Amino acid sequence: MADRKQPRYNQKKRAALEAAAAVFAEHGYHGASTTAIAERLGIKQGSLYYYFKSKQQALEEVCAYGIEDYVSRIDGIAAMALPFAVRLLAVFQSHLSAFRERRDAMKVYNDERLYLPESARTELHARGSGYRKTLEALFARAVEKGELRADLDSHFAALTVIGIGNAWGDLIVRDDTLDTTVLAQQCADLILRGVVQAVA
Amino acid sequence: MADRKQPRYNQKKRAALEAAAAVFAEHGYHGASTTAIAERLGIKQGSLYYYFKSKQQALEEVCAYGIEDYVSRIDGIAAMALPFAVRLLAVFQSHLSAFRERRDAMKVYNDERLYLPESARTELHARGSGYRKTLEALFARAVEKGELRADLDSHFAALTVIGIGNAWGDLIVRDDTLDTTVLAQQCADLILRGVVQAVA
DNA sequence: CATTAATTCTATAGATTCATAGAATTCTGG
DNA sequence: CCAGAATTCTATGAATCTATAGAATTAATG
Repeated sequence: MADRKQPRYNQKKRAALEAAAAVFAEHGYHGASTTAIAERLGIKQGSLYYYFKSKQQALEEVCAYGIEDYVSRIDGIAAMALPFAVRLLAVFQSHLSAFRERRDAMKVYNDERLYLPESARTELHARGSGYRKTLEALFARAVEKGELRADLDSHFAALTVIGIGNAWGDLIVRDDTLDTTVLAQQCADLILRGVVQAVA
Repeated sequence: MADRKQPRYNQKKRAALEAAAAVFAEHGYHGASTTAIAERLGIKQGSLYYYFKSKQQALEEVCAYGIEDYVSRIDGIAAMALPFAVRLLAVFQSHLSAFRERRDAMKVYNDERLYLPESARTELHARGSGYRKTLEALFARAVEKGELRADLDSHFAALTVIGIGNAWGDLIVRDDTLDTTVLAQQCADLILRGVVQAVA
Protein backbone atom coordinates (compact mmCIF):
# COMPACT_ATOMS: atom_id res chain seq x y z
CA MET A 1 0.00 0.00 0.00
CA ALA A 2 2.51 2.53 1.18
CA ASP A 3 5.76 2.84 -0.67
CA ARG A 4 8.36 4.22 1.67
CA LYS A 5 10.41 5.54 -1.21
CA GLN A 6 7.88 8.19 -2.06
CA PRO A 7 8.80 11.46 -0.37
CA ARG A 8 5.23 12.56 -0.77
CA TYR A 9 4.03 9.76 1.47
CA ASN A 10 6.64 10.33 4.15
CA GLN A 11 5.81 13.96 4.31
CA LYS A 12 2.16 13.42 4.95
CA LYS A 13 2.81 10.51 7.23
CA ARG A 14 4.74 12.82 9.48
CA ALA A 15 1.93 15.34 9.32
CA ALA A 16 -0.43 12.56 10.36
CA LEU A 17 1.86 11.73 13.25
CA GLU A 18 1.87 15.30 14.45
CA ALA A 19 -1.87 15.60 14.08
CA ALA A 20 -2.29 12.49 16.18
CA ALA A 21 0.19 13.83 18.72
CA ALA A 22 -1.67 17.11 19.01
CA VAL A 23 -5.06 15.49 19.53
CA PHE A 24 -3.70 12.87 21.93
CA ALA A 25 -1.98 15.63 23.90
CA GLU A 26 -5.13 17.69 24.16
CA HIS A 27 -7.72 15.03 24.88
CA GLY A 28 -5.72 12.04 26.01
CA TYR A 29 -5.57 8.75 24.14
CA HIS A 30 -9.03 7.53 25.01
CA GLY A 31 -10.59 10.96 24.70
CA ALA A 32 -9.14 11.48 21.24
CA SER A 33 -11.31 10.40 18.34
CA THR A 34 -9.97 9.33 15.00
CA THR A 35 -12.41 11.82 13.51
CA ALA A 36 -10.71 14.68 15.34
CA ILE A 37 -7.28 13.55 14.17
CA ALA A 38 -8.44 13.23 10.59
CA GLU A 39 -10.09 16.64 10.69
CA ARG A 40 -6.86 18.22 11.84
CA LEU A 41 -5.16 16.62 8.90
CA GLY A 42 -7.83 17.80 6.50
CA ILE A 43 -8.99 14.33 5.52
CA LYS A 44 -11.93 12.12 6.42
CA GLN A 45 -11.97 9.71 9.31
CA GLY A 46 -11.74 6.55 7.24
CA SER A 47 -8.80 7.85 5.26
CA LEU A 48 -6.69 7.96 8.36
CA TYR A 49 -6.29 4.21 8.19
CA TYR A 50 -4.18 4.65 5.15
CA TYR A 51 -1.46 5.92 7.50
CA PHE A 52 -2.16 3.96 10.64
CA LYS A 53 -3.20 0.37 11.01
CA SER A 54 -5.09 1.27 14.16
CA LYS A 55 -5.49 3.99 16.71
CA GLN A 56 -3.22 2.09 19.04
CA GLN A 57 -0.46 1.91 16.49
CA ALA A 58 -0.74 5.66 16.09
CA LEU A 59 -0.14 6.00 19.82
CA GLU A 60 2.89 3.76 19.64
CA GLU A 61 4.40 5.81 16.85
CA VAL A 62 3.68 9.10 18.55
CA CYS A 63 5.35 7.87 21.74
CA ALA A 64 8.41 6.67 19.87
CA TYR A 65 8.56 9.94 17.98
CA GLY A 66 8.24 11.80 21.26
CA ILE A 67 11.40 10.48 22.84
CA GLU A 68 13.66 9.63 19.97
CA ASP A 69 15.79 12.74 19.89
CA TYR A 70 15.32 13.47 23.57
CA VAL A 71 16.93 10.13 24.30
CA SER A 72 19.56 10.29 21.61
CA ARG A 73 20.85 13.64 22.77
CA ILE A 74 21.93 12.42 26.17
CA ASP A 75 24.47 10.07 24.66
CA GLY A 76 26.15 13.07 23.12
CA ILE A 77 26.23 14.77 26.48
CA ALA A 78 27.64 11.71 28.16
CA ALA A 79 30.36 11.42 25.52
CA MET A 80 31.66 14.96 26.07
CA ALA A 81 34.54 15.38 28.47
CA LEU A 82 33.29 18.36 30.42
CA PRO A 83 32.85 19.29 34.05
CA PHE A 84 29.73 17.94 35.66
CA ALA A 85 28.17 21.37 36.05
CA VAL A 86 28.26 21.96 32.32
CA ARG A 87 26.89 18.54 31.56
CA LEU A 88 24.01 18.91 33.98
CA LEU A 89 23.07 22.20 32.38
CA ALA A 90 23.16 20.52 29.00
CA VAL A 91 20.90 17.77 30.30
CA PHE A 92 18.27 20.24 31.45
CA GLN A 93 18.64 22.33 28.33
CA SER A 94 18.17 19.26 26.18
CA HIS A 95 15.24 18.00 28.21
CA LEU A 96 13.37 21.27 28.20
CA SER A 97 13.97 22.16 24.59
CA ALA A 98 12.75 18.71 23.63
CA PHE A 99 9.49 19.70 25.26
CA ARG A 100 9.46 22.87 23.22
CA GLU A 101 10.19 21.21 19.91
CA ARG A 102 8.04 18.13 20.27
CA ARG A 103 5.75 19.30 23.02
CA ASP A 104 2.75 17.25 22.01
CA ALA A 105 4.58 14.00 21.40
CA MET A 106 6.66 14.33 24.56
CA LYS A 107 3.54 14.94 26.59
CA VAL A 108 1.88 11.96 25.02
CA TYR A 109 4.88 9.76 25.73
CA ASN A 110 4.84 10.80 29.37
CA ASP A 111 1.12 10.67 30.00
CA GLU A 112 -0.37 8.13 27.63
CA ARG A 113 2.20 5.43 27.10
CA LEU A 114 0.83 3.45 30.02
CA TYR A 115 -2.27 2.72 27.94
CA LEU A 116 -0.21 0.71 25.48
CA PRO A 117 -0.18 -3.07 25.82
CA GLU A 118 2.74 -4.62 27.63
CA SER A 119 4.52 -5.65 24.46
CA ALA A 120 4.64 -2.18 22.98
CA ARG A 121 5.45 -0.60 26.29
CA THR A 122 8.52 -2.66 26.99
CA GLU A 123 10.25 -1.51 23.83
CA LEU A 124 9.65 2.09 24.75
CA HIS A 125 10.66 1.38 28.32
CA ALA A 126 14.02 0.14 27.14
CA ARG A 127 14.86 3.50 25.65
CA GLY A 128 13.45 5.47 28.52
CA SER A 129 15.40 3.56 31.11
CA GLY A 130 18.47 3.81 28.92
CA TYR A 131 18.19 7.53 29.41
CA ARG A 132 17.90 7.12 33.14
CA LYS A 133 20.86 4.79 33.33
CA THR A 134 23.09 7.13 31.36
CA LEU A 135 22.14 9.99 33.61
CA GLU A 136 22.71 7.82 36.64
CA ALA A 137 26.18 6.91 35.40
CA LEU A 138 26.87 10.58 34.86
CA PHE A 139 26.20 11.24 38.51
CA ALA A 140 28.09 8.19 39.69
CA ARG A 141 31.22 9.07 37.75
CA ALA A 142 31.16 12.63 39.04
CA VAL A 143 30.95 11.26 42.57
CA GLU A 144 33.93 9.04 41.95
CA LYS A 145 35.93 11.95 40.63
CA GLY A 146 35.14 13.94 43.74
CA GLU A 147 33.12 16.53 41.86
CA LEU A 148 30.06 15.69 43.92
CA ARG A 149 29.55 14.78 47.55
CA ALA A 150 30.37 11.20 48.34
CA ASP A 151 27.08 10.32 50.01
CA LEU A 152 25.00 11.15 46.97
CA ASP A 153 22.54 8.51 45.80
CA SER A 154 22.95 8.53 42.02
CA HIS A 155 19.78 6.62 41.39
CA PHE A 156 17.73 9.02 43.44
CA ALA A 157 19.43 12.03 41.89
CA ALA A 158 18.87 10.86 38.33
CA LEU A 159 15.19 10.16 38.88
CA THR A 160 14.71 13.49 40.56
CA VAL A 161 16.38 15.36 37.71
CA ILE A 162 14.14 13.62 35.22
CA GLY A 163 11.16 14.41 37.40
CA ILE A 164 12.05 18.08 37.51
CA GLY A 165 12.53 18.15 33.75
CA ASN A 166 9.15 16.57 33.18
CA ALA A 167 7.42 18.81 35.68
CA TRP A 168 8.73 21.94 34.02
CA GLY A 169 8.13 20.40 30.64
CA ASP A 170 4.48 20.10 31.50
CA LEU A 171 4.38 23.76 32.42
CA ILE A 172 6.28 24.73 29.29
CA VAL A 173 3.73 22.98 27.15
CA ARG A 174 0.94 25.07 28.59
CA ASP A 175 2.84 28.35 28.77
CA ASP A 176 4.65 29.60 25.70
CA THR A 177 6.18 32.56 27.48
CA LEU A 178 8.48 30.46 29.66
CA ASP A 179 12.12 30.72 28.61
CA THR A 180 13.68 27.29 28.49
CA THR A 181 17.23 28.63 28.60
CA VAL A 182 16.67 30.56 31.80
CA LEU A 183 14.73 27.68 33.26
CA ALA A 184 17.45 25.16 32.50
CA GLN A 185 19.96 27.42 34.19
CA GLN A 186 17.78 27.70 37.27
CA CYS A 187 17.23 23.97 37.46
CA ALA A 188 20.91 23.16 37.08
CA ASP A 189 21.81 25.79 39.63
CA LEU A 190 19.34 24.42 42.14
CA ILE A 191 20.51 20.87 41.80
CA LEU A 192 24.19 21.73 41.67
CA ARG A 193 24.34 23.62 44.88
CA GLY A 194 22.52 20.73 46.43
CA VAL A 195 24.95 18.30 45.06
CA VAL A 196 28.36 19.88 44.96
CA GLN A 197 30.35 19.56 48.12
CA ALA A 198 30.24 22.78 50.13
CA VAL A 199 33.49 24.68 50.17
CA ALA A 200 35.03 24.65 53.65
CA MET B 1 -33.10 11.02 46.68
CA ALA B 2 -30.09 10.93 48.92
CA ASP B 3 -30.44 11.97 52.50
CA ARG B 4 -27.08 13.15 53.76
CA LYS B 5 -28.03 12.37 57.34
CA GLN B 6 -27.98 8.65 56.79
CA PRO B 7 -24.60 7.21 57.75
CA ARG B 8 -25.33 4.24 55.58
CA TYR B 9 -25.45 6.39 52.51
CA ASN B 10 -22.31 8.34 53.31
CA GLN B 11 -20.40 5.15 53.81
CA LYS B 12 -21.24 3.74 50.44
CA LYS B 13 -20.91 7.09 48.75
CA ARG B 14 -17.32 7.17 49.87
CA ALA B 15 -16.83 3.63 48.62
CA ALA B 16 -18.24 4.79 45.29
CA LEU B 17 -15.81 7.68 45.29
CA GLU B 18 -12.89 5.40 45.87
CA ALA B 19 -14.04 2.96 43.23
CA ALA B 20 -14.28 5.79 40.74
CA ALA B 21 -10.85 7.04 41.80
CA ALA B 22 -9.33 3.61 41.30
CA VAL B 23 -10.78 3.12 37.84
CA PHE B 24 -9.99 6.67 36.74
CA ALA B 25 -6.44 6.22 37.99
CA GLU B 26 -5.98 3.00 36.09
CA HIS B 27 -7.65 3.80 32.78
CA GLY B 28 -7.86 7.59 32.75
CA TYR B 29 -11.12 9.50 32.73
CA HIS B 30 -12.11 8.78 29.15
CA GLY B 31 -10.86 5.22 29.27
CA ALA B 32 -12.84 4.45 32.39
CA SER B 33 -16.31 3.06 31.86
CA THR B 34 -19.15 3.48 34.31
CA THR B 35 -19.60 -0.27 34.03
CA ALA B 36 -16.10 -0.84 35.37
CA ILE B 37 -16.66 1.52 38.28
CA ALA B 38 -19.95 -0.12 39.14
CA GLU B 39 -18.44 -3.58 38.96
CA ARG B 40 -15.73 -2.59 41.40
CA LEU B 41 -18.45 -1.44 43.76
CA GLY B 42 -20.40 -4.63 43.30
CA ILE B 43 -23.44 -3.01 41.76
CA LYS B 44 -24.81 -2.65 38.22
CA GLN B 45 -23.91 0.14 35.85
CA GLY B 46 -27.23 1.94 36.04
CA SER B 47 -27.22 1.93 39.84
CA LEU B 48 -24.14 4.10 39.88
CA TYR B 49 -26.26 7.09 39.00
CA TYR B 50 -27.79 6.89 42.42
CA TYR B 51 -24.49 8.23 43.74
CA PHE B 52 -23.33 10.42 40.88
CA LYS B 53 -25.37 12.70 38.68
CA SER B 54 -22.95 12.04 35.85
CA LYS B 55 -19.54 10.63 35.10
CA GLN B 56 -18.16 14.12 35.00
CA GLN B 57 -19.45 14.92 38.43
CA ALA B 58 -17.74 11.79 39.69
CA LEU B 59 -14.47 13.13 38.32
CA GLU B 60 -15.02 16.47 40.03
CA GLU B 61 -15.60 14.82 43.36
CA VAL B 62 -12.64 12.50 43.02
CA CYS B 63 -10.37 15.44 42.23
CA ALA B 64 -11.63 17.43 45.19
CA TYR B 65 -11.23 14.38 47.40
CA GLY B 66 -7.73 13.90 46.07
CA ILE B 67 -6.33 17.21 47.24
CA GLU B 68 -8.41 18.14 50.24
CA ASP B 69 -6.13 16.98 53.01
CA TYR B 70 -2.99 17.38 50.95
CA VAL B 71 -3.82 21.07 50.67
CA SER B 72 -5.08 21.50 54.21
CA ARG B 73 -1.94 20.08 55.74
CA ILE B 74 0.34 22.76 54.37
CA ASP B 75 -1.43 25.44 56.35
CA GLY B 76 -0.49 23.61 59.49
CA ILE B 77 3.12 23.48 58.37
CA ALA B 78 3.13 27.16 57.52
CA ALA B 79 1.70 28.01 60.93
CA MET B 80 4.45 26.25 62.85
CA ALA B 81 7.39 28.35 63.98
CA LEU B 82 10.21 26.06 62.98
CA PRO B 83 13.44 26.33 61.03
CA PHE B 84 13.04 26.16 57.29
CA ALA B 85 14.82 22.84 57.04
CA VAL B 86 12.28 21.18 59.29
CA ARG B 87 9.38 22.73 57.45
CA LEU B 88 10.64 21.65 54.07
CA LEU B 89 10.97 18.11 55.29
CA ALA B 90 7.42 18.29 56.57
CA VAL B 91 6.25 19.54 53.20
CA PHE B 92 7.79 16.59 51.38
CA GLN B 93 6.63 14.17 54.03
CA SER B 94 3.10 15.48 53.74
CA HIS B 95 3.14 15.50 49.96
CA LEU B 96 4.44 11.97 49.63
CA SER B 97 2.28 10.41 52.31
CA ALA B 98 -0.74 12.01 50.69
CA PHE B 99 0.17 9.99 47.63
CA ARG B 100 0.33 6.87 49.76
CA GLU B 101 -2.98 7.41 51.49
CA ARG B 102 -5.03 8.66 48.57
CA ARG B 103 -2.90 7.44 45.73
CA ASP B 104 -5.66 6.99 43.23
CA ALA B 105 -7.43 10.25 43.87
CA MET B 106 -4.20 12.23 43.94
CA LYS B 107 -3.15 10.74 40.65
CA VAL B 108 -6.52 11.52 39.17
CA TYR B 109 -6.34 15.09 40.40
CA ASN B 110 -2.94 15.53 38.81
CA ASP B 111 -3.57 13.79 35.52
CA GLU B 112 -7.26 14.04 34.75
CA ARG B 113 -8.46 17.34 36.11
CA LEU B 114 -7.70 19.08 32.85
CA TYR B 115 -10.60 17.20 31.27
CA LEU B 116 -13.05 19.02 33.48
CA PRO B 117 -14.90 22.02 32.07
CA GLU B 118 -13.53 25.46 32.89
CA SER B 119 -16.07 26.13 35.59
CA ALA B 120 -15.25 23.06 37.63
CA ARG B 121 -11.54 23.45 37.04
CA THR B 122 -11.29 26.96 38.39
CA GLU B 123 -12.61 25.98 41.78
CA LEU B 124 -10.04 23.23 42.05
CA HIS B 125 -7.38 25.55 40.73
CA ALA B 126 -8.04 27.97 43.55
CA ARG B 127 -7.09 25.38 46.11
CA GLY B 128 -4.13 24.08 44.19
CA SER B 129 -2.63 27.51 43.69
CA GLY B 130 -3.33 28.28 47.32
CA TYR B 131 -0.94 25.47 48.09
CA ARG B 132 1.67 26.88 45.77
CA LYS B 133 1.35 30.38 47.19
CA THR B 134 1.75 29.16 50.74
CA LEU B 135 4.84 27.24 49.78
CA GLU B 136 6.16 30.22 47.89
CA ALA B 137 5.66 32.43 50.94
CA LEU B 138 7.50 29.86 53.01
CA PHE B 139 10.53 30.22 50.77
CA ALA B 140 10.27 33.99 50.60
CA ARG B 141 10.14 34.41 54.35
CA ALA B 142 13.14 32.13 54.82
CA VAL B 143 15.06 34.24 52.34
CA GLU B 144 14.18 37.38 54.25
CA LYS B 145 15.34 35.83 57.46
CA GLY B 146 18.65 34.96 55.89
CA GLU B 147 18.07 31.24 56.19
CA LEU B 148 18.34 30.86 52.43
CA ARG B 149 20.50 32.50 49.80
CA ALA B 150 19.32 35.92 48.81
CA ASP B 151 19.20 35.33 45.08
CA LEU B 152 16.71 32.48 45.34
CA ASP B 153 13.62 32.71 43.13
CA SER B 154 10.81 31.65 45.48
CA HIS B 155 8.33 31.09 42.67
CA PHE B 156 10.69 28.84 40.82
CA ALA B 157 11.66 26.98 43.97
CA ALA B 158 8.07 26.36 45.03
CA LEU B 159 7.04 25.01 41.65
CA THR B 160 10.09 22.79 41.50
CA VAL B 161 9.40 21.35 44.94
CA ILE B 162 5.83 20.57 43.92
CA GLY B 163 7.12 19.04 40.72
CA ILE B 164 9.52 16.80 42.59
CA GLY B 165 6.78 15.75 44.97
CA ASN B 166 4.48 14.85 42.13
CA ALA B 167 7.19 13.04 40.21
CA TRP B 168 8.03 10.83 43.17
CA GLY B 169 4.36 10.53 43.97
CA ASP B 170 3.83 9.00 40.57
CA LEU B 171 6.57 6.49 41.25
CA ILE B 172 5.21 5.76 44.69
CA VAL B 173 1.83 4.94 43.26
CA ARG B 174 3.34 2.28 41.04
CA ASP B 175 5.86 0.92 43.54
CA ASP B 176 4.66 -0.04 46.99
CA THR B 177 8.14 -0.84 48.25
CA LEU B 178 9.33 2.78 48.18
CA ASP B 179 9.68 4.26 51.66
CA THR B 180 8.13 7.70 51.76
CA THR B 181 9.96 8.70 54.93
CA VAL B 182 13.37 8.01 53.46
CA LEU B 183 12.35 9.60 50.20
CA ALA B 184 11.11 12.77 51.85
CA GLN B 185 14.41 13.03 53.66
CA GLN B 186 16.36 12.63 50.44
CA CYS B 187 14.26 15.23 48.66
CA ALA B 188 14.55 17.76 51.44
CA ASP B 189 18.26 17.13 51.68
CA LEU B 190 18.76 17.66 47.97
CA ILE B 191 16.83 20.88 47.86
CA LEU B 192 18.25 22.24 51.08
CA ARG B 193 21.84 21.99 50.16
CA GLY B 194 20.98 23.71 46.97
CA VAL B 195 19.20 26.42 48.73
CA VAL B 196 20.95 27.06 52.00
CA GLN B 197 23.80 29.51 51.76
CA ALA B 198 27.13 27.75 51.65
CA VAL B 199 29.21 28.12 54.78
CA ALA B 200 32.26 30.26 54.08
C1' DC C 1 -45.98 -6.70 60.83
C1' DA C 2 -46.89 -3.00 57.76
C1' DT C 3 -45.70 1.23 55.74
C1' DT C 4 -42.53 4.16 53.90
C1' DA C 5 -38.01 5.34 52.34
C1' DA C 6 -33.65 3.92 50.42
C1' DT C 7 -31.14 1.27 47.30
C1' DT C 8 -30.44 -1.63 43.33
C1' DC C 9 -31.99 -3.81 39.09
C1' DT C 10 -33.55 -4.36 34.21
C1' DA C 11 -34.11 -2.59 29.87
C1' DT C 12 -33.30 0.57 26.59
C1' DA C 13 -32.69 4.99 23.86
C1' DG C 14 -29.44 7.53 21.57
C1' DA C 15 -25.02 8.84 20.52
C1' DT C 16 -20.32 7.83 19.43
C1' DT C 17 -16.56 5.04 18.32
C1' DC C 18 -13.11 2.16 15.58
C1' DA C 19 -12.27 -0.25 11.67
C1' DT C 20 -13.18 -2.22 6.92
C1' DA C 21 -14.48 -2.60 1.98
C1' DG C 22 -14.84 -0.94 -2.22
C1' DA C 23 -15.66 3.02 -5.19
C1' DA C 24 -13.89 7.45 -6.67
C1' DT C 25 -10.43 10.61 -7.32
C1' DT C 26 -5.81 12.42 -7.80
C1' DC C 27 -1.14 11.97 -8.88
C1' DT C 28 2.92 10.24 -11.67
C1' DG C 29 5.75 8.43 -15.36
C1' DG C 30 6.08 7.05 -20.00
C1' DC D 1 -2.95 11.66 -22.94
C1' DC D 2 -3.00 7.13 -20.82
C1' DA D 3 -2.17 3.42 -17.56
C1' DG D 4 -1.23 2.19 -13.22
C1' DA D 5 -0.29 3.43 -8.63
C1' DA D 6 -1.28 6.29 -4.66
C1' DT D 7 -4.44 8.65 -1.96
C1' DT D 8 -8.96 9.91 -0.32
C1' DC D 9 -13.90 9.26 -0.04
C1' DT D 10 -18.45 7.15 1.09
C1' DA D 11 -21.01 4.01 3.52
C1' DT D 12 -21.57 0.97 6.93
C1' DG D 13 -21.13 -2.93 10.60
C1' DA D 14 -20.64 -3.91 15.09
C1' DA D 15 -19.40 -2.70 19.51
C1' DT D 16 -19.45 0.37 23.38
C1' DC D 17 -20.84 3.94 26.27
C1' DT D 18 -23.63 7.35 29.07
C1' DA D 19 -27.79 8.38 31.04
C1' DT D 20 -32.81 7.65 32.07
C1' DA D 21 -37.24 5.48 33.52
C1' DG D 22 -39.69 2.59 36.04
C1' DA D 23 -39.98 -1.86 38.32
C1' DA D 24 -38.15 -4.65 42.04
C1' DT D 25 -35.90 -5.37 46.11
C1' DT D 26 -33.95 -4.32 50.56
C1' DA D 27 -33.66 -1.68 54.80
C1' DA D 28 -35.62 1.28 58.45
C1' DT D 29 -39.32 2.82 61.46
C1' DG D 30 -43.34 2.93 64.16
